[in-house]
Amino acid sequence: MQISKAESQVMQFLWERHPATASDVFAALGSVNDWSEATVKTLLNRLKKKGAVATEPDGKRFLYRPAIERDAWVLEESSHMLNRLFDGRLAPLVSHFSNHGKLSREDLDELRDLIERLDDEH
Amino acid sequence: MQISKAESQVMQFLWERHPATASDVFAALGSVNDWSEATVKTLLNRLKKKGAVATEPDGKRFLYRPAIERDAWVLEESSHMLNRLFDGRLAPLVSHFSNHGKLSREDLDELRDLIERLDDEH
DNA sequence: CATTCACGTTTACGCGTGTAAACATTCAGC
DNA sequence: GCTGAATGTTTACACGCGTAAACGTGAATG
Repeated sequence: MQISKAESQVMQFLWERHPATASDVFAALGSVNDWSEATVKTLLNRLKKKGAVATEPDGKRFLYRPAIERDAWVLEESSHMLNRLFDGRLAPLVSHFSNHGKLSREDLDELRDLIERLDDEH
Repeated sequence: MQISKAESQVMQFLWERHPATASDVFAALGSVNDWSEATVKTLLNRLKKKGAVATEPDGKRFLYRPAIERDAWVLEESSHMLNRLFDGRLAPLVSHFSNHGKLSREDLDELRDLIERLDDEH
């Protein structure tokens, strides 16, 4: 499933808050992205054509809701990046961030806890 | 610096092996990607225009070399992804992979070692 | 010298995307 | 029933990208 940058913002919104009308989407994203209503309509339509959102009539308008799982999309996107940049491995990514001072104490703590927990689950 | 997918393959090659001629690039990537020589020339030119590669005349042809750091590019790309998908935090990403069974024993070991090492450097 | 070869430069073209206007339809209120 | 507001549908257009052919030019070679 190919979802563009602008489209993905619409999806992000729908994943958090669905069903939603086109106006809802515009209300939430229009000012942030400086989109006109027309732009939002186009994005919703393209997503519909791609099968990424489903619509359900509600009186004279539509209710939109995601038709694909956020998790699946996130996994696909992040896997691509990981493969492309880090040979598909996580440790080099973490290491990279650390090397560039992008790993805060907090991140480190979080990661340590997580790893421990995962270790315990054997 | 905006580097497209096809262009990034050229960059990856140049980062590993520079300086290189257009023929070198074609020899290395042409068959893999099913690119014609013309395509390689276009990509190199666009990268040149973007300032991502530098050229140096060598007799009648050019030698190409990266003009940006691979590390910087990787950091930029991965940061974008992390921001977009995981609120900029690493732990959720690792957790996500784990939840989807994409975290091997090996990954886990690597990560644990890495975290320990980083912890020590406090 | 004239031709060809190797290489860089220019031009091309279809497709996805960002962005949006124009058009169509339908419901609601006068 | 007609008019206007709301909403979906169609059309538009410029730009980046994947892909590549055409063109220009200088060097090599017969």
